[in-house]
Amino acid sequence: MVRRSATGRIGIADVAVKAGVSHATVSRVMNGNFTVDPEIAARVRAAAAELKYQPNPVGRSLALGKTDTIGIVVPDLANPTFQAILRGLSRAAAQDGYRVLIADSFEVSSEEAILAGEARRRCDGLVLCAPRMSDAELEELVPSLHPLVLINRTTAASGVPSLVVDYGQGVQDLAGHLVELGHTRLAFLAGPPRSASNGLRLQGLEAFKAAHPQVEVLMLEGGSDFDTGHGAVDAVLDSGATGILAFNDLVAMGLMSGLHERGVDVPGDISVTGFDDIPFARYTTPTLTTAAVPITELGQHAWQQMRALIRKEENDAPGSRYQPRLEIRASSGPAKAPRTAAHG
Amino acid sequence: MVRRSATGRIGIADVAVKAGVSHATVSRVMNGNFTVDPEIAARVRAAAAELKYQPNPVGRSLALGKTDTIGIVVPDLANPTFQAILRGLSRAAAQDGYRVLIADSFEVSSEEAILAGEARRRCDGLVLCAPRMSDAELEELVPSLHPLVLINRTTAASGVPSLVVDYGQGVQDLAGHLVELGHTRLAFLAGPPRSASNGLRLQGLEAFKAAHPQVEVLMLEGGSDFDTGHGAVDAVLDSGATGILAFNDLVAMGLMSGLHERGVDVPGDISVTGFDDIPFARYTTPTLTTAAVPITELGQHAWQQMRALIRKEENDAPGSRYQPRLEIRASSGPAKAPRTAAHG
DNA sequence: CAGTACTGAGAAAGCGTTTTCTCAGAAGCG
DNA sequence: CGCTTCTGAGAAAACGCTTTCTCAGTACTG
Repeated sequence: MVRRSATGRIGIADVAVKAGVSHATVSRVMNGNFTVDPEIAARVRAAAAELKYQPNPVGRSLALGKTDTIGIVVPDLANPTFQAILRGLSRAAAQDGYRVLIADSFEVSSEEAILAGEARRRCDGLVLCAPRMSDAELEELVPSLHPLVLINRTTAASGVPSLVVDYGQGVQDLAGHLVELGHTRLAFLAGPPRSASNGLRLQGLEAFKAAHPQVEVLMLEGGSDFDTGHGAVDAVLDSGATGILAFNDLVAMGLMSGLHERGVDVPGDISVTGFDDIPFARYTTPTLTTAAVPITELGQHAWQQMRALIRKEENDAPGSRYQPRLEIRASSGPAKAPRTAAHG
Repeated sequence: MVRRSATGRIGIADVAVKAGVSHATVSRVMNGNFTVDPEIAARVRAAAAELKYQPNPVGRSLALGKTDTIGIVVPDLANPTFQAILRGLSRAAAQDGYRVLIADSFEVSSEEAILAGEARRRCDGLVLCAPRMSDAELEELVPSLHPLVLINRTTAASGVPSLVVDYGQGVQDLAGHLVELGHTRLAFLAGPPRSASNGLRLQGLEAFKAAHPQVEVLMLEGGSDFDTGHGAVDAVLDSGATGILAFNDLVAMGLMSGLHERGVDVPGDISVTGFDDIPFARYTTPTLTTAAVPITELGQHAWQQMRALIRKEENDAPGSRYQPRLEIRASSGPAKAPRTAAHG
């Protein structure tokens, strides 16, 4: 006979009654505690199986003080980069029996602190992914979030691993590649102003300009999605630049699409580069020259750092820096004679 | 002075002590119960604020019997379709104060039941997205998962809303479009064998063949990602078909990329169609003719159904059927004179 | 054979909340 | 002024589990 507790689900008490033992013994058996007589253990297991008993995770969590869940806060779940991080994280965590709770801030930086706090309280740890909040806010928030792993952001607080991609180096590699192809007038289609990774790219470009005084590098406003790139066609053509560094692959794809509509040849007339090397970058026409970021791997590493934190292990490498790899494809080519500023 | 309980976090007891009242009163105040003297309530609130007290969600969950979390099981988090569903679901749920726990089965259908059960126990409800398991398994599992919302799968069990996209109709629309353009030899690049949505497409094609006896429709084996499409170039060329119905947009993109490498013109030589209308479909070269599925909306509806289930509301429309919308772009065009089977 | 050391299982105390139960004290009524 | 009826807050139970504490009963040891 199947008894049902108040919540309508089968609880440890039901199994205990059926097996004729105490809850404590059922718990011991379920947790592989070997101080139970094998015969009784078998009886308990049989009862549990017959009732299809599964321990209630909430009760367990309360008793054990852990939820076997980690949270991740991302600025925009529509962004392939964050999707890839989520995927890598989720996969790695799953292998250790952990689940992932997601929180999307929809690029509303004022929501981030609240979301992060809520998610953290429900979980054993939190991955904060490219937060858009200010440094000051971040520093204030960080202590309450431990165990915490930061992605593409750093903090002065100790014990917080930080995984950052060296966007500055990547953008310099891309710019260098274009210059080698003979381009002397470049334009950078910038990303979201609050994005720290955009800041890193800008720093990289400053360094690049200092090292290559003969090269012009123009700055154009932008964003992080297709439409940004597509909408920037006029600005790009007006700039007279022959080499365009798009904030990321999405922007580059939008731009290439817009250029195609205008009959501008890529890379014949203008070379375009992206950033990230999302899977689609191999399948655009022309295929996209970009800086490959080992992003799924980054998600996996985020979990490894998190696991070390949760287990309170010594962590030899608290955080790491990822070097993008230049991925030269067909969207970049030799520069034509310098263009003069004109409409296409 | 900040006291810390065993777990190191501030609990309701700390607030109670500081405010000089009982836990019960603190709880009442925190939950907006108005049977508390305003003056005492103010004192409690002040104490809570000063200690930065935030109720422990696990304790709350146990007492209230709800977690304010729903789970979603997807076959592959790398698939843009499932990402979009997740996004729509997460966004809609967040607006009602619910969070989403994700579980990725990595297309391992034997894992699905376990993942689903685990996720369900941790959450107030579960969204099962395009499960790959057999009908028999599904029917057996469903009762233990309630409240449950199914996506792209149906069940005989009652009380389980099911949101399905009419892939059969969509693929017929696409085929019809190609035939109107003069194509008489079509090929379908199939998806994963266990995918129910692939089955629906096949059914649709059978219906189409019956209605258009003069049109040849060949079946080619495939999958669901870029590489499938890219790897199918030979088979496609060998088939002699001039109109290719790819399983989805990803496959179509892979195929177009491969055709481009072979110097085959799309749509001049061969027309290609996708399915789903993922955001990238507007930005391929040529832009991709496809059947648009309102997928983010579907995720939102999934939440609405789930909410109704959780609140035990009357549900007028338990589940719904989504009609894809033909999205004609540049990858489909008039047929050339019928090709003979030959290598490109 | 008395005394000590184990073994194994039940009783009970948490874990952090919410909520029912209970009961002082105040207010209202005749 | 004595009685009942409220009001509001504390005590305690409940949620479902783990784990410590406790203590029979058995198995050793000298």
